[in-house]
Formats: sequence, C-alpha cells, structure tokens
Amino acid sequence: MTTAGSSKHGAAVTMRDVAKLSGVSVSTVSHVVNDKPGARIGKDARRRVQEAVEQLGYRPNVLAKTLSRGTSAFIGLVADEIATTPFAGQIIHGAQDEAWKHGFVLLVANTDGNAAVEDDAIAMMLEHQVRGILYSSWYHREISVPEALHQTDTILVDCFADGSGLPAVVPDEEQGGRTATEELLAHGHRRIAFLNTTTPSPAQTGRLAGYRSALEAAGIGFDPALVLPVAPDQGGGYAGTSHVVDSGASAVFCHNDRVAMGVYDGLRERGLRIPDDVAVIGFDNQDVIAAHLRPTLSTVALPHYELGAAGVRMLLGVDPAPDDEPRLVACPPVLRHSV
Amino acid sequence: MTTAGSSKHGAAVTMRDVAKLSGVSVSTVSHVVNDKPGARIGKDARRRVQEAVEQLGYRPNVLAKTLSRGTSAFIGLVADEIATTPFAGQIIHGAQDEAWKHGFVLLVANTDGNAAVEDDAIAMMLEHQVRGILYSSWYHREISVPEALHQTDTILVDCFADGSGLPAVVPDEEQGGRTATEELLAHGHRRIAFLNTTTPSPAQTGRLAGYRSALEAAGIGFDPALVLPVAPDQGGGYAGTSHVVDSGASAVFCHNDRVAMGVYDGLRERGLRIPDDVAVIGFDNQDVIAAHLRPTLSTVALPHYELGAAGVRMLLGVDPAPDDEPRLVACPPVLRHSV
DNA sequence: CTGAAAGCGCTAACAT
DNA sequence: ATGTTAGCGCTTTCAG
Repeated sequence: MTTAGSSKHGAAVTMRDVAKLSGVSVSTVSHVVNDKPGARIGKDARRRVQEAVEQLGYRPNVLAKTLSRGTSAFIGLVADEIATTPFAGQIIHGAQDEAWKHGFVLLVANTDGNAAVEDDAIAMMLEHQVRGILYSSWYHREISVPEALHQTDTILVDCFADGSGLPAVVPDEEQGGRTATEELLAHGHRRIAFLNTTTPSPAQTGRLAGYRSALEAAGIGFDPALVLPVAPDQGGGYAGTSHVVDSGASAVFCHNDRVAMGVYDGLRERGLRIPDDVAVIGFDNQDVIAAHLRPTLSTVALPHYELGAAGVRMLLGVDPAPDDEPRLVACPPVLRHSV
Repeated sequence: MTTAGSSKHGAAVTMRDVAKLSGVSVSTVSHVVNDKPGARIGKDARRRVQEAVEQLGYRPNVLAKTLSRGTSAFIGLVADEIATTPFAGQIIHGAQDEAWKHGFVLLVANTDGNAAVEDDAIAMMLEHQVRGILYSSWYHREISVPEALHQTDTILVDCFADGSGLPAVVPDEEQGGRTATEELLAHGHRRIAFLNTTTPSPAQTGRLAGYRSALEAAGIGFDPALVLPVAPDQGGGYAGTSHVVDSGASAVFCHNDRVAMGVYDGLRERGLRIPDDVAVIGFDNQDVIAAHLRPTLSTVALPHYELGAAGVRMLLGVDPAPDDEPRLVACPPVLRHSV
C-alpha cells in the first residue's frame, strides 16, 4: 500500500527520507536500492529500506546520480527534418530503443535544417553532458559537419562526411538496387527499365550500380536506353511512363515509391495492368504509399530503424565502427503485389 | 581564439577552472555567466571571466544546475506510436519547439502502446525530475490513464480521459467536418455524400456532426442515404465509390485521405473526373497521400504540430487549461485541386 | 563589489 | 554489516 509520498510537487522524497524512516544511513539505502554487487547488507535492514522506499514512493534522482558519478546517461540525436518526415522518423525510434536497451535516454532535437538551431541543439546536448551525439539526416547524403560536433563523440546516421574522420552508418544503396532488380529478374523479366532520379545522390549512383550489377550477373547486357532519369516524385513517374512503355520493357524499377505511384497512374491511363502487362518495383517502402496502392507495391525498404539502432551501437562501442568507410546497412526487399 | 578546453572526454571544464584562471571566486563566475539581475560585478572581473570562459571553452553543466536549483528543465512526452506514425510525428515536433521556446528540453519515449514500456518510460521521466508529462496518442481517442501519471503534472494530447481530471488538448473534429463540408458547399454542391468510418471514435461522431451542421446551416436537409460508413482506408473508399456514384452526389466528403485515395481509384475506374464529375475532399492532410494524388487532394488538416505545442503551453501554465472540457484545436482546410 | 560556505541528492571510499 | 565523510558542479544566502 503506497502512501504516495512524492505526490505532485511536494518536495520529492530523497534518500535521506528513506534512511530516516528505515533507521539506517543513506549509504545503506544507496546500496540496497542499487543492489550493489559487494552489498553486505543485513537481511533485516534491507527489508526495512525496501519497505520505506515502497511506503514513501521514493524515486532516485537520476540527475544527482550522474552528477555524482560523473557519467551521464544521455545520448543526443540531432535531426534535420527527420521528425517532420514520415518514414525517416524510424531513425529516432530505432535509436531510442537501442539506447534504452543500454540504459541511456535519448535527447532529440529537430533543427529543420537550420544551422543556428543546430548549433543551439548541440550546445544544449553538450550542456547536458551527453555521452555522444548521433547526427542524422532524413535522407542519405553527404553533409558538412558542424564544428561543435567535434567536442564529443559523434556518429553520422544516414549521412556521411568524407575526410571528417567521423564514423557513419548509411543504407546500402547498391545492394538495394541489386535486390530490386533481382526480384524482377526472378519473375522472368529480361527487359527491365529503370526510372532513376535526376538528383545527384548516393541513391542515384548506388541504385544504378546495383541495377547494372544484377543485370550483368544475370547475363543481361546493360542497355542505356532503358534508363531514364526523372524527377523523383509522382510527376516524374507519370511522365516517365511513356518512355518505359515505348522501350518495350516488361518491368520497371522505380527510384522510389513516389515515382512508382506516378507510374501506376501512367500505366492505368494506358489501360495496362500491373503486374501482368508491366511489373513495377519501388524503393523506400513508404508505408502510406506502398501498402495502399492497388495493387500494393513491392519495394525495397530503407532500413531507418536499423540505422538509428546501429548508430547507437557504434557510439556506445558495442559495435565497433569500421575504419573510414561508412558502415552499410542492408535494404531488405518488401514483397507485395506489383511484381 | 578558443583553445578547445573541453575537448572530447578530458574531464570537462568546470566553473572552478574558470574561476581559477580569471582569479575570482566561483560565485562571481556564476554571477557573470548567468548574467544575474542584481549582479554587482566589476567591469574588469566580468571581462576576465568572459575571457576565461571563452578560452577554456567552458560550458555550464545543466545537470548540476538543476540539482542545485531543485527545478529541472525537462518535459516528458510519452507517445504510443507517434514516432512510428507518419504525420503524427508532428506532435513531437510542435512540443519540441514550444518546449525550447521556454527553455525546456523534451524527453521523448515511444512505447509502441505497450503498457509495461509505458510504465518504464514514465518512471524514467519521473526519475529525471521532469516538470511534467505530455501523454499522447497517435490518433484522437479516449484512453485510460496509467496510474503513475498522477505523480506529476500531466496533459493529455490528442486523447482524453473523461473523469480523470486531467487536462486534454484534442482536434476539433466537428469544426473540421463542418469546414470540409462548407468547402464543398462553397463550390456549389448541394448533394454531398459522406463516406464516414465504421470505427467508433471522436472522429466518427465529430465529423458527422460537422457535416450535418454545415448542411443545415446551408438550408439543406440531412439525407441519411448520403452517408455510408466504410472501412477507414483505401479499400473502404474504393468499395464505397459505387454508393457515392449511385446516390447521385456531385461531391463526397471522405472520412480521411486514405478513403479519398480509394475513391480516386473507384472514380477513375468509372471514367469519372475529379473534380468535374465528382468533387472530393479528404481529412487528415497526410502529406504523402494528399499532395501526391492526381489531382492533388483538398482536405482538412489534423493540427498535430499545434496539439504538441498547445500541450506544452498548458503544462507550463502559459495557456490556462479550460476546466474539465478538453481544449479544442482547430482543423484548418488545406485547399488543393480536388474540389 | 566579491568571496566563503552551505547545500541540492547521490555515490564511493574509508572507517568502524 | 553499516555509518561517516568528502565530494560531483552549481546556486545562493550572507559576510565582508
């Protein structure tokens, strides 16, 4: 029966209160509440302390604890627009879960890509004595590292900065492109179009490289005429449909799910059926799109959750960071009904 | 010229270091770094301290500060699946921004709706001496309040618990439904179908009430035959299209954007054009859907960002909470091209 | 104008 | 087996 000791704002119950009530010293209390290894505590004292804790509703003050131990349990996560972005929010989720698993709590800051806010955020984290910082982007790209980040351990997540010496963890775009293409190949397609993005990025080059390598591994020559760069959105996909159809391809690999969404529109307009007339596969696995298109869209997932989790692991040294090279996280296929 | 004092993990620079270097006492340092109101500090001493701060790269230790002042600057946000959910992540974003504005930092915990995790999360926050907790849901609904929440100030965000006595802030579903309907009315439609959800919820009843009230205000009788409850997703919208078409309606208000997405498919299949043959308006403003459909979807936005911000304001007492009744936040129309 | 000193809640030797 | 004591980094009276 808890007598709600620390209710609301009445000065919180401290260790001293517990000590007094149970008739022992604070250090004894400290030992029992922390279940210290070499804890030589009498059976009776221990019980009394536990009862007092229960009765007063005592909660340790983590802040005091970290002050005294000199080591905080915070991990900072600065995000440009992650929280703003649908699926990329999983980075936070993954980091959160992994951090907790190791007894750390996440301090998240959304900067909206604003450099000033970013500096404030980092300063704030440093003032909170974070164990380290995860600096992340909502899409895979090269970034330039804010000066302040060098004042603590930092890991780049879903972004990288060659030459900065900072460890990074990013999606394996090439393997993703290969996986998508292989999926199409596995369904017997030989003439596969690729609606790539017009935007220079690791995704652009990586996915293309994967597409080529899958083709080559299957003994199919790379035909430049089958690749068309389009705006990486619904409009681009819609516009690119004619090229795909004219090229005589029986399947198309779209740079992302939004492009695929546009292709759906284009194909439908021409009375072509998916996947019978043309099979389509996307990339990103944006749930709101992929799972709700008709037919549902087969695609390759960006491993956001895993990126966040891996970032934390690297920061904590659980997972040693590879030298120099960013660590690659696999992009798994998500099979639905468009192939 | 900063001589990077606190680089990496070398014992952080403390106030004492600054005091020593500038030849004053810690209390003086404290006064100048905090720019204390009644700060009678000599021009010279002040300068020396500032130089020392600069030179050593001193950063106050917030944890020590809160310990000493007894008042922490954390606000907890426990979310069921918000971070997991596309647009609802804006609740976090809004809360974050507003918290910062007042000098607080957010401690976010995703619980995935797991009660045990939830209890842990709340305990964690209490141990971090949070100023209060924002308990939020990823969609508007009634929840039952975890016991532990009563140990601190808490605000319910995008959810409510009648009789719990806890202040809540939720979207104004009825006004939203009215707004959507009015938009259709403004474009001359008189026969407006409503594809509502089959799921009992504040959204279901609220939006319906708004629909009716807009109709009545326009002198149009409510026709039950125009309202069809469907599964609140793409499939439901697709299936409901025939009812809409058969009813002879020239416009349809969809319970949410996913339903609208299905209606798009259904309409297209029948060769009907949007908005010429049938005008469509959604609800939720799920960006990935609404902004990328063709034509782009007019809809009503769920004010997630504002819910988060309002929650923080209520918690901090900036915005007094209305008694008993949840505070309603308006759902603004987002006009695009489907009406 | 500035400094000494007493805490904030907790941990960690060191005594007993 | 348990208590004492000295901090952790900072704020805040209260004296000089």
